[in-house]
Amino acid sequence: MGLREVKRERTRRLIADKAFELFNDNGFGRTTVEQIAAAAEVGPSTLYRYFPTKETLVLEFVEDCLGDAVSWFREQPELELTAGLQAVIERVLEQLETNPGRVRAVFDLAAQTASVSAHLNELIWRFRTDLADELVLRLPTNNRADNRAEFTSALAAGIAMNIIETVVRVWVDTPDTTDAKSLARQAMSLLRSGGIPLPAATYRVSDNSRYDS
Amino acid sequence: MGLREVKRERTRRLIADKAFELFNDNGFGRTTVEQIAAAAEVGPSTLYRYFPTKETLVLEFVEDCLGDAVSWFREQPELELTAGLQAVIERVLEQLETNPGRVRAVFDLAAQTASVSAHLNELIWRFRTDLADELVLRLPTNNRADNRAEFTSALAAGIAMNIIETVVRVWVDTPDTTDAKSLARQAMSLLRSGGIPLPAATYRVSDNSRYDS
DNA sequence: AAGGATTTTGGTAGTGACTACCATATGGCT
DNA sequence: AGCCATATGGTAGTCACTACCAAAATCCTT
Repeated sequence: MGLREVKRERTRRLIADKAFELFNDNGFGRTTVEQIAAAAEVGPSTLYRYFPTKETLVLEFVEDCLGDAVSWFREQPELELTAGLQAVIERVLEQLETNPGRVRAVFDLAAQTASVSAHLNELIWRFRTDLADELVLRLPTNNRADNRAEFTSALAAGIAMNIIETVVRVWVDTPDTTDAKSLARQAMSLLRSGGIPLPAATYRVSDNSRYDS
Repeated sequence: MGLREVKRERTRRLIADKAFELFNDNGFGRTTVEQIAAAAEVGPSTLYRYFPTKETLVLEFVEDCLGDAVSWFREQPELELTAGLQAVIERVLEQLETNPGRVRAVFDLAAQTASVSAHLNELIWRFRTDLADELVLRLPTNNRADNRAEFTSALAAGIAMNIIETVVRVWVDTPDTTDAKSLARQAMSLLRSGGIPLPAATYRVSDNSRYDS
């Protein structure tokens, strides 16, 4: 690795760190990118070359955690489905736990800034579709022409993402008393044992109380 | 209702319709709010009074569908949990089906414009938290001091939202051959019968023959 | 119908995120 | 040293969005 890439990583990290400082001190909305650029002692153009939007300054770490887990999963094609899903969930949680403070800050900013929340949800959605794309390859190809496999994969990926999200939201609120992975396993057990109320598949909703508007 | 409110509704709808026209013709990114305001023959200030962001021009219909379903659910406190979840899911789908073209257009725009996708995901997330808040009131209050009820509610609401989202994404792709509600019931059956691979709570490898279809 | 109170509107003047572009500076290589 | 590729900083501009104000439209009372 040459000097060039070293400097690139250094400035990238410098910018992100200064941004977090300013966001935490003054709030996301009351911090301008020019202030961040000035604090990191780079020009605004340079900042935009590293971080195309203001939100990516906040969310890059989470994005990397999710992306790493997906590409790791891609490299384990022999992994059985249920074990694979658990492994992905736990891998994401492990990655996030490498920097609890930043995760906490991200969720704090998301809670108070709509655009950050929106981009966070966007990341989560991308993770889910990527995971679903990978899952569908591991389902037995059905001989019928319908897209049952994609449907099943989407639901399964959604449940996995749902577990991650729910666990993380608990974890960021009580980081000291919560073990993310064991909480995730509780969620899995609850799901498998029927401890979560699922929508009823059998119709006959109470006396057909009309839904019209 | 006075003349004032009539005119208000008329201009609101006029603006939204003109916006959809322009978005579909020229794309979201290549349409400015001033163009929309000019097409609807109002000033830009007026447009911003009705729609605080450009994205709300696109997403208001979906937001209303989700919001209506939640407030309807809130008014049915006697509804049993599993039946209630099904009812909420089906109510959202019914609402969306009142305007399939617009739903399709929304998802098309979301697919090609990141900011629209982000705001859509934000709406979905709000729906899920609102639903979870309502579910927790219907769970038996546990005698323990932990937050098991909130945890369970979050997971259940996430699964419901997941079903809706997955069904809608299939439905908008093939609106003619898909019946949203029956597809949702298929999803519920799959979930209840173990047809969806769930993450394993233990690392024990299980048979995957159940996932054949 | 006439008046004033209230709401709605359109315009002005901004701020700030983000883009396209170009000249300059810097690290990598022969 | 000298050439090439890349990184940087600055300029000028677009556009979403805000704060604010004066004028128009609607309403409500007498």
